[in-house]
Amino acid sequence: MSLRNAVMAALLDGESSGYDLAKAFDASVANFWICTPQQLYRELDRMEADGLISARTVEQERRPNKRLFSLTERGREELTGFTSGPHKPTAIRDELLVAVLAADRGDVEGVLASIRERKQWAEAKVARYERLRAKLLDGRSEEDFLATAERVGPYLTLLRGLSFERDNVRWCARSLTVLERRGARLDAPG
Amino acid sequence: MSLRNAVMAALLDGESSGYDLAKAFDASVANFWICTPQQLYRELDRMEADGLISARTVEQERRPNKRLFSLTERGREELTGFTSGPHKPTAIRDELLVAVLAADRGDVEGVLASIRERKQWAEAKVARYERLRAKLLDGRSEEDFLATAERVGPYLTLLRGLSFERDNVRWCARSLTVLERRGARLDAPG
DNA sequence: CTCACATACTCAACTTGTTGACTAGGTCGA
DNA sequence: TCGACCTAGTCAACAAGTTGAGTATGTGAG
Repeated sequence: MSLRNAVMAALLDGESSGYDLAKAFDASVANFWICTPQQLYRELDRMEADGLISARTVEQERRPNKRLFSLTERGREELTGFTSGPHKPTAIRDELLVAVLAADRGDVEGVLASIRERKQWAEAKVARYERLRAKLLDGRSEEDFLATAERVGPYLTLLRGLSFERDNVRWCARSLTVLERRGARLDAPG
Repeated sequence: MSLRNAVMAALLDGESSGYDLAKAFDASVANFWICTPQQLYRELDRMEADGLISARTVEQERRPNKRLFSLTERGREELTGFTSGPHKPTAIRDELLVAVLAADRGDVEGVLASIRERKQWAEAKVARYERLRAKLLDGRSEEDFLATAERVGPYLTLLRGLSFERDNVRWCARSLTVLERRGARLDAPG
């Protein structure tokens, strides 16, 4: 049920269409919760049926109509209830790690290529999160921001996404070193 | 389909029963892929039907019979094919982060309690991974291990799990500081 | 003038993952 | 000898997540 809660958390910033939510998810919530647009639309329908959000249709010229969703009082209550916990711990669930686990008995070169690709991807993510962070801080020091901002939740979750990707970069680099050195030794043993 | 591949990777160590796999998953693969026993048994049945693994039933006295699964040649090929990639990147998917995102408009005390609990949980995980690491190294230095071990995949994935949980601990500590300080200020503003 | 891309969705089918209950004997401590 | 936990699973139902296609219009680049 956490997609529901993630959507409600995203709607704390104000009303939004499904389409915009999908993009917003991509830009901020995606640090820690990803979903496809289809999943979103389906969930939004259910949430409306459950009275957690309400929709108003906005007619547009030269564009398809859109439905703007906003949190209802019930939605706010549900969300507060959710924040009270408890929350199950999670683990990383990553195909690449499965591949690395099996690398010694698989296609080592292929795994190396995948790690290199992932490293680049993670570096791009880090850069992106850094930009988002700068945007949130908006010139203020972190200390200043934390003291004055209305909400710190989005900042804290951004930090988690940031350090996760930094960690990915470090681990990729380390694994590359280990697997490359090993490959070299296996090619020319002794 | 990654559960399949995770199972095959686990079977690289030799044949195992569903029950033992469930425990092994809990002990090592769980760093990066979790699943319930039910999911495992279902997947094992399908994999057998698909010819990726073969089973032999072992009759036991004083214990229920068990079925030992081992990789077939086809399974090995599939796994090697999988290691060649590509592998989709993942994001953290964590309820606690959803709660932190909404913390400012929710039950801050509840969120703080959840973070404290998570921190302890992550610290326990770190301790456990450290023990697993010491066991893998078995007295050797890391350098020595990486040079001589038959497989390094399990070690590299363990490192990833370890640094993930360390990162969790750090982030929890940081978030607690921020949210507690903030709570104190809101209680006694000015 | 065409082609790709953006807006703003809907529908359907499928695969994965979760939850809870059930079977049935064995072991171990208080 | 009672209750809790271990071994080694099975079955069913449901919730969540993925994939691919389809609809309809508008804008901007080459």
